[in-house]
Amino acid sequence: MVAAVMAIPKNAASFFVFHPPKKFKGRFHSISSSNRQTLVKHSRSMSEKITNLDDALKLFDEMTQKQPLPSVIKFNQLLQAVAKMKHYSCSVELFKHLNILRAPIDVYTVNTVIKCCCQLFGTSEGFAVLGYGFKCAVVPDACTFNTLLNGLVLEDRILEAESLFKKLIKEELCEPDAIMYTIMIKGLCKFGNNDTAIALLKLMEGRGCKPDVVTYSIIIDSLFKDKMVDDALNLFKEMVFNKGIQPDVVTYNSLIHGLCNLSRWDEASKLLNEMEDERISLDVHTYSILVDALCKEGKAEDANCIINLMIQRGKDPDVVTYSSLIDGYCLRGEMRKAKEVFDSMGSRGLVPNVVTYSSLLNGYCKKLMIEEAMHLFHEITKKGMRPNVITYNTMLQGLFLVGRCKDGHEVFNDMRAHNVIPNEITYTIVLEGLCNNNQVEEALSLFHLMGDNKLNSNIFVYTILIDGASKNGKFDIARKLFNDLRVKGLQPNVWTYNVMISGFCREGLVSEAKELLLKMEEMGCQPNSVTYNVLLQGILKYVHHDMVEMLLLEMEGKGFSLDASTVSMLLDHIKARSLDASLLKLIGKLVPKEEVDTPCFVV
DNA sequence: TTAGGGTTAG
Repeated sequence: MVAAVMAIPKNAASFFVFHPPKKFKGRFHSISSSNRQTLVKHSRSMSEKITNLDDALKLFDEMTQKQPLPSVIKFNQLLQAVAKMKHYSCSVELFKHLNILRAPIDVYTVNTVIKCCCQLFGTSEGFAVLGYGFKCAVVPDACTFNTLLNGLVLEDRILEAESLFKKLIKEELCEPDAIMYTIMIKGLCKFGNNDTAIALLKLMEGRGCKPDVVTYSIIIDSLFKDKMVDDALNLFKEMVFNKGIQPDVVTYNSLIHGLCNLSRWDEASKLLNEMEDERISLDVHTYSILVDALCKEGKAEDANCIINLMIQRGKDPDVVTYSSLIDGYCLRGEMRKAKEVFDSMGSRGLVPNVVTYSSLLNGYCKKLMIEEAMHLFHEITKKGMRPNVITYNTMLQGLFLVGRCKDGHEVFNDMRAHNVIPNEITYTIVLEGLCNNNQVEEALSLFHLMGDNKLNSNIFVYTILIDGASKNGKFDIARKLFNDLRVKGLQPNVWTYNVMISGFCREGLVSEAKELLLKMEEMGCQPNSVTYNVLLQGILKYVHHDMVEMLLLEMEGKGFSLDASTVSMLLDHIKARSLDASLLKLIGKLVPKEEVDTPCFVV
């Protein structure tokens, strides 16, 4: 009956053909007898003892040669050890080999292999393994279904997860437990359905399944990520004070991360103290979160101190920790230090990944060190990694920034040749790059080539083109694009209006610019400081001095401030007596005051 | 004597 529920993919049969991975070749029988004894002796705590793939493969080789074969438990432990090292596909291949040998398998074997398939984003193959299990009389249990459900959620196949979940309950194929509810809650949160997730939390309690710290942490984290901070903190309180569930390091990490993202340093610090009081020690994630927060605030040196501290405390920083630090130094333009950190990773046994490379690449690009950037970019492929869309976007931005449009085109083509799909950011970078390098025609033709897709109805893309056209003396095109928005049903945002107002001013059409300010308010789009600064600069340039005081007063009323170049223009006009010095007092009020609030963690 | 759910970086 259960078999009927599962859709076994058509390629299930071919899935069970054994293809030895390259690593296996010539290694199946190369174990020495002394090694063999050591490995067998320690095989009881296999996942602890086996720390590298070679040992695992050697042991597997040895085990499969025994007569009779070792117990299914021993094989399960080995598969599990390989999976723990994240060599998921290897674990799957070992499973296939076991089946060729007709070695016995049980539900633990099946569950481990399904988990590996799911981790490889191959949940459909996971279902095929389930089907194969049926053939071998292996009856799935709650763990099997939970693993598959989790795989579906991992692949964003939320509707399939939902229907499987409902089917399991309706047809009483498996009693849902707290973990199953938790997986479904995670799926709901992933798709922004926090309310439904909370409803399911209540429902599971009603059905006698007690949510635990994991269930709560998932929702708390999701609320934070959706900026529903008060809800997140309230749920945290409910968990601790009403339900008596103690938060653990993961819960704290989510809270601290969320608060840091919102610059609520005091509260984050308070939580760190709370952890100390509760004797919950910080883990690598916690330190990485702090390192990242400090780096984003420009405090890379403090972040470096945190890393030294964690090392002192016996916690090894990982690739994520160092990538954040590299990013931090890049943000400060301290490329020598960023490169030093990058180079030091090897000595700590860490291999920079594509994110690490992209961070450093971004630093070089922002500093216009384009030769270094290009070199690093090519190194990624040489090291056997594949640049992803973010890597390409970073490189493209760098090339256009220094005006190397031809190289930009090449990288853009290379990207598509390597099947990396450009996203909206890519197109934004390329279009903006072309516009900034006086290639508005090319930008417009690329825009038309893009056809009728999401980009064509993207207000950011339109705004870039409007700005590009207007800055390149093609204001008629800018105007046309702006008018197209209404036809397309696109809502201009404050940036779009600012670009148009700036365009009108550039053309000396100050009254039209002023009219557009009124129009945007009418349309429900509130102007910001930039709007007023742009308009003021236009007015000052074309000597419509009668409007200046009125605009400044409006700005004061709205709590906006003047930017440096507008202030300087105003002062020039006052100096030249084309504006009245009595305005100085008002201008003084509109100069922004520096407000600095930075994190300081005592850990 | 083995299997299932949560947190970090570009």
